[in-house]
Amino acid sequence: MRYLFKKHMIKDRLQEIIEQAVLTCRQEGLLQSAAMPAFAVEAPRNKEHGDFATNAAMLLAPAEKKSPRDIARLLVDKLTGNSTIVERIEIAGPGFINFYLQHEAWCSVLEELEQQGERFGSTAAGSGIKIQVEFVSANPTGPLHVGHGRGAALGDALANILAFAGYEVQREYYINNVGIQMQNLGKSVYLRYLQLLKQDVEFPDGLYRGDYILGVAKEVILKHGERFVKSPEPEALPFFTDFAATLIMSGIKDDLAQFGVRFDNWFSEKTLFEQGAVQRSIDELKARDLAYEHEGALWFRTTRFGDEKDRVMVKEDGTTTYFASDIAYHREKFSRGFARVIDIWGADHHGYVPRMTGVLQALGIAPEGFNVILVQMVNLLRSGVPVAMSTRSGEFVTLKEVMEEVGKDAARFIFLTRRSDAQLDFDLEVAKKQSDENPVYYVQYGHARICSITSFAREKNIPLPAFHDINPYLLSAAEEIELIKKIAQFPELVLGSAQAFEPHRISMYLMELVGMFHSYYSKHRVITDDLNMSRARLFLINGIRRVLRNGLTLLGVRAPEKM
RNA sequence: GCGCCUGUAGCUCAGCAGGAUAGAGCAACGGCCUUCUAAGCCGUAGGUUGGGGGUUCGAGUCCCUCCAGGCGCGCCA
Repeated sequence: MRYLFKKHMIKDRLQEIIEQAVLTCRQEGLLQSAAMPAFAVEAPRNKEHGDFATNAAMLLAPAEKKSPRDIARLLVDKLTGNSTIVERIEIAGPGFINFYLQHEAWCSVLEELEQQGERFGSTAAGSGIKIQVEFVSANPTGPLHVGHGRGAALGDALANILAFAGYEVQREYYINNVGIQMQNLGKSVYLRYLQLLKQDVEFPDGLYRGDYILGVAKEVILKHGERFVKSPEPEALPFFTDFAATLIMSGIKDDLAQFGVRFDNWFSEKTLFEQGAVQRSIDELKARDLAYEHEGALWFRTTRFGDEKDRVMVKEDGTTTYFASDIAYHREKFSRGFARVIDIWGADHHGYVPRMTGVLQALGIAPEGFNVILVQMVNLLRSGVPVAMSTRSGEFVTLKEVMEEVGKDAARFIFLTRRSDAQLDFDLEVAKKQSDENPVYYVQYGHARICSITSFAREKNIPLPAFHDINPYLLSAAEEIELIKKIAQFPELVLGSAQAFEPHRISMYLMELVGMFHSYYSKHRVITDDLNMSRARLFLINGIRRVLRNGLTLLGVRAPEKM
């Protein structure tokens, strides 16, 4: 268990040493200010600036009324000789303190990597914290499209990453199987059914016109024949609604499974009504004078909690709104004991955020516990020409079609290489045409390449060595040290990605790491006549492979052994 | 009109809760396979970070303002 934290050791130790130096200076009267500045210890972008750098002196400067460089000199005085891993310390630029580490400090990373294997990169940061990620949650009124795919990839990867960072994660899909849209769905299928059986009926506007509706209707005929032709409409509709929702939902589940997305819980909106949860929420709000009647409807005073206007929960006709269900649903979620609940929504729902945070405030839930990630639109293009998408008109490209056309891995990687709050252009032709140079293949190729070298070595009677079988000091080429440093960054990268809810950091990192590997590969031969060197390098590149594989797994992308 | 998101190389995007000389990949140009995978590597070129103010030792990053694009502002879901 202890080694779980060991990987942060270098950075954490520097942090401690610096704090200690500040305290010592203070005791000796060299520094006056009382507060410890929130200084950073980070790997500088430019490697000439050392392995780690801190801005501590610059942050102390204003309070001390001294120049940052003068303060840096004071600190460095107390820092030197205080650590075995530091080779030298320099003051640079406006007052940065740069640390240059001994080669030895990095070798321990390779040992940890071996010990942790597929757990390398994980931390215990979220240990004991229950967190829920609710995503996709598309209405079962039609198949998933690319926009849902983006949310699916994001939610799935985020859940993986959070779990890797130690959180106890539940993945949930909320099924909106109640309401007028469901009735429209049933009616759409019913009318198509009648049309297929040569009945002369109108198909009014506002219903679902997609081809998949026809497919559902055919399925009804297949399973139940013509028996509904003669039933009166009000009797037939509930059956059609239910049948369609079930069939479409199972299609959604299939698509998600094919996309590599898994859920722990499928939460049905209907159960909120069956168990009276919606009514209970409404009653509670009424009792607390947070609800009032106006023009025949029942309103929630969301304006009390920062919303721009109050919102209707029960309509004039007596039916409840989607919002009413959501109140009950989120109340229910938090009652399950999650410290944090993350909702991933399409950005077109952003107007909904203030009223939901208002609801949670009204329910006495701390706002930090509720996080909405808004996923911006996907502009689907084909050779630069927008592809129209609308569920009702039936003109859209489904997630399934995209997967079949460009592949699961490429699609996921494209979604996960961008921040979620920026719109995304997804050009089908580009994603396909560039398949040879697509970043996902660049990363996967690196992984396959390492596998190939490893099996080549095995043929030469050099099995994959263990850490204690190699001499890590042989890995002293500049590229090798850079690679080891890059590997060492992985755990904190995962943690940062988890805490910022930003899976794309993983993709970016993997591209950088694999780029360094490809470059290394063409400069240095791994398997040579020098057995010890071959072993050391073989160990190193397999460490890279391990990180690539762990990272790709978090993203839900395959790490192939051959390409 | 109000609100949210975005604006970085010709194109698609990064830039790690302000840090040092803004980076990749495509596209362009020039090189590299008789030895471990050329889906690769090396090099060249490409930028007033949408414009303008401000905050400070320091701004692509924070604040204000203007411009442009997207989305949202129903007793819809």
